[in-house]
Amino acid sequence: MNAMRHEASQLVEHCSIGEASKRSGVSAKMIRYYEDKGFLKDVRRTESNYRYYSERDIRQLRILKSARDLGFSSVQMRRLVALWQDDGRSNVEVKSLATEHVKEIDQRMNELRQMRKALMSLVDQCHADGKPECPILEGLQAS
Amino acid sequence: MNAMRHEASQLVEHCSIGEASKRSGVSAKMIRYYEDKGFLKDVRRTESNYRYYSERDIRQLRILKSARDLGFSSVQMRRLVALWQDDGRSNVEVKSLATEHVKEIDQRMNELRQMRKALMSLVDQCHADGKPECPILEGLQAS
DNA sequence: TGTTGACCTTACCACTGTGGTAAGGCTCAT
DNA sequence: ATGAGCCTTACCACAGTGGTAAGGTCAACA
Repeated sequence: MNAMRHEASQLVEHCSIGEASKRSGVSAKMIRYYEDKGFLKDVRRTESNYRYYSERDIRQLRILKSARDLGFSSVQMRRLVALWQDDGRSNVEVKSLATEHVKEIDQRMNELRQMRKALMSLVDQCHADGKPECPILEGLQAS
Repeated sequence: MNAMRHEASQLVEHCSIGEASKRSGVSAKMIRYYEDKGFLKDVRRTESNYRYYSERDIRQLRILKSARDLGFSSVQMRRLVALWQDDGRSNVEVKSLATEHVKEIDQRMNELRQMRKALMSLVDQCHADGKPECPILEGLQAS
């Protein structure tokens, strides 16, 4: 797409929201959402009010996409982007942010394990003999 | 609470939403929400428009609470409640519903395992030596 | 040059599940 | 009769995503 060609030459490497969406894997809808929520700041506009994105913006969108795919929370995503933007960052901070999220994943997995265990213990009690009596339903009623 | 005492004698065993909340562990807010969404049908009202709940209602609320705590989806909760209400149900159906949910839990755990693995592989590449260079941020940018 | 289609813009609505608030009504005990 | 503590409805908010509608812009083609 030759979008933005009509703009001044310094915009040559910039692209429209549709292009940015294709290249980052983030839907145009979500790109606007991220902007609205402050994940993407100072998004520039053409004279005709179209958003346009630099290569760096694309990279930031890709980070947001990967982070979301990896289950980072929005708060963590903000911190992650802030670190990415900070040339003076320490990789220690990045690593600790990531490690923190690993712990959350572990916690969530433990919760799921607990659920599974409780559920299986009910399932195991059910004879599944076609009768209406059901220890699963009984168990769920227990206060 | 002596709520409902002013009502006809057949209401003696019924309680107000606040009582129902305490006895089921579901907040009054969520009890109204469940009603609104059709999980609880035909909720009765006193002359003065207060909701009131039977013992059976309380049991249903407890099922909803347990099911939610065990991670059942709203669709599954509807099915579960329908089975509970159906005196002619087969425990085979209940068990298969529960087993289905166990599979979903397993699937979710696998997703989390994948996330964890991908994240850890980035974490392991980071030296955390205090420099700005960071394989984690690099990795997140990869398309 | 004019039209057309693809793209962009904003501003809405929806969902789920949960919390909160405000304004007002009811009940009960004092 | 008054106040406390319930109850009622009707809103607002969040995250994250999808959708729609009405309208502006742009590129390409005839």
